[in-house]
Parts: sequence; structure tokens; C-alpha cells
Amino acid sequence: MDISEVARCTGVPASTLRYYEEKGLIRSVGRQGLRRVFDSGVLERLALIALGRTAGLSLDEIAGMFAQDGKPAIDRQLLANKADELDRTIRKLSTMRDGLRHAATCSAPSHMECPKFRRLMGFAALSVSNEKRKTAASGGKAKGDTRKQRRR
Amino acid sequence: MDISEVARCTGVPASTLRYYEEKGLIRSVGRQGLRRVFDSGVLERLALIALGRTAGLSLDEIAGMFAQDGKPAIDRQLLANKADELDRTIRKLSTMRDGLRHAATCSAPSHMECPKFRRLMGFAALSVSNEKRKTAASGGKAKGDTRKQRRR
DNA sequence: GTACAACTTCAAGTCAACTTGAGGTCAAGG
DNA sequence: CCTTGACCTCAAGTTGACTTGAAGTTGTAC
Repeated sequence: MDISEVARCTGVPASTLRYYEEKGLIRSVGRQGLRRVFDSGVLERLALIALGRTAGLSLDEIAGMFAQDGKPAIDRQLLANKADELDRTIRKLSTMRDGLRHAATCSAPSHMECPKFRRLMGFAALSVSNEKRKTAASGGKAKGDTRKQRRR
Repeated sequence: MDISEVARCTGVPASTLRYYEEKGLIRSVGRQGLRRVFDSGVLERLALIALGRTAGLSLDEIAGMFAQDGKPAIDRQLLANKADELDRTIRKLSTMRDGLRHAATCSAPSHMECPKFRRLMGFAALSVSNEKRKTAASGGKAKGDTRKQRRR
């Protein structure tokens, strides 16, 4: 398969495929002249990448899951953690969905005035605000006065 | 409440609060000298913003949900659409979570070699690749050869 | 009544994930 | 032979969501 065929099959633009290759998320099996040649395994891989992106994983995290260089145990722990994280996200999303669904059919003039909406949302809202942001979970540097609420 | 108290309560940095105000997502009730004064309603609002962000909504989309300027019908339709979109996302995430969970305990040397993993993922993967990206859903301009696979 | 930490504005910087553009290569059809 | 179009590389640009820095102002504690 050449790059345009992969693009056609997956809907992923050729520029993105080149970018993914550069980042090490996919590999071409070789070249025909200048042109990349892919085997069909790349389709599966791309589907998995798309899935990971939907789940909010960064390209680097996804690349990390593909890498199986020697340390399967660590890898597995990481996978389990990711699954737990996903589970929490799913619960929040479900709450959000229910809230939206209700708000869409609710007769209150403004959603914030509907007690049911407020109750639905308020519940989830608490769990969100008590928690570090998802990006914060994967390491960050602390500095500056705008940083969380770290008083020096 | 002054800005640092809001920051402390919510974990949202002051710089972000100013940024959100500038974007119209939150409002301060006034000033004391130069300093913004917030009422406690902002906490609820911020929690909702955090929830929306978790759900993958952009700040502009979130702002749109808060805006209730005259057109509740359109707003409600949009809400329902968002809820449906969320529902699809939730299903994908659930699949992903199950796949990860399985991969974490699976004995196959590499996840891609485990038939169960491949089946779990392959299923969801298909549904992902047949679909427009979530950002594509909220409008984009078509141009260039890298564009989707829109056959003219 | 003054020192200073905490606020302010505004412009510019950062980061991830791509996209776009300029300029180049190559196989195939006319 | 020569044009065409799909591919190539590499650098630079874009977008969204913030963060950082410089320079100025002010409420509060001493």
C-alpha cells in the first residue's frame, strides 16, 4: 500500500501519516523509490491510535503502549492505571451526558436555574474540582505564582 | 472572594481565571480597587467548566452552553447532540478500558499478539476509523491534498 | 506612612498535534 | 522527450489553552 491508499482507507491525512512515522507511532515496511510502502498491519495500528486519541491519550503515551522493549511488568501496571483513569473519566462523562440530556428537555429558563441540573452537575463537579487535571497526572514542573495553590 | 481564594478553592490558577474571564466563561461581580471580586457562584461554574473540559469540549463550546441569549431551542438541540456524541465517546472509552484491562493481565508476549485484545480493539477500531474526528464535527474548511478522503 | 506581597494589564512565549508551503524526485502516459 | 501528478523533505505556520514576564498599582501589616 502506498501512503495515499492508507490515507484513503483510514481517513488519516498523508501529512499526519508522515508525522506519525516521524514520531515512531507507525512504520513503513520500505520504500519504492522515494515512496513509502506500508503493509496492512498499519491500518490496525492506526485504528488503535485513533482509539487512544479518543480516550484522551497523548501521542507519546500511545507510543509508550506500543513499545514492548523488555519491561512488560511496568507496561502492564501502566496499562492498568490507564484503565482505572479511563474508568473515572467514563463516570464523569456519563454524569455530564445525563446532565446535558436533562438540560435539553428541561423547561427551566436557564440550565443553571434548574435544580435537577444543578444537582446532577454539582455532584460530578465536586469530584472534578477535588482532583488534579489529567495532564498534571503525568508529571509537571512546579513554579510561579499561577501554579496550583502551592504557597512558597 | 478574591482571585487567590477562588484559585485555592478550585485548584484553578489565577492566570487561568483571568483568562476565563477574558473569554467570557466566568464573571467577577466587581472590583475592590483593581482587584476582582467573585461570588461563590463562580465555584459551581468552574466545576462545570472542568467537567466540560473532561468531556472534551472546547472553551468556546462550553461558553456556548452558558449563553442563553434568546434561542433556547437551538441551544437544546445542541445539548442533545452533545449528549449523543458523549454517549458514543463513552462507548469507545469503555471498549478501550476493557482492552487495556485485559492487556494488563494477559499472558501474551505482546498485546498485539493476543487474539482477545485484537478482537476487543479491532471492534472499536473499526467504529473509530469509519467516523469523522471529533474536531471535524464542529466545522472545518476543506482544502489541500492532506484533507480527509473527500473524493471530489 | 511606608513597605511589600498580592494583585493588575498586556504582550509574548509554550506545547501538542498537526498543516501548509516551497522546492525537489520520479514513473508513466501522450 | 517532456509533462504531469503523486509522492518526497524540511522548515515554518496554525490553533487552543494556557503560562510567563515585565512593569505598574494597592490593601494591609507594621
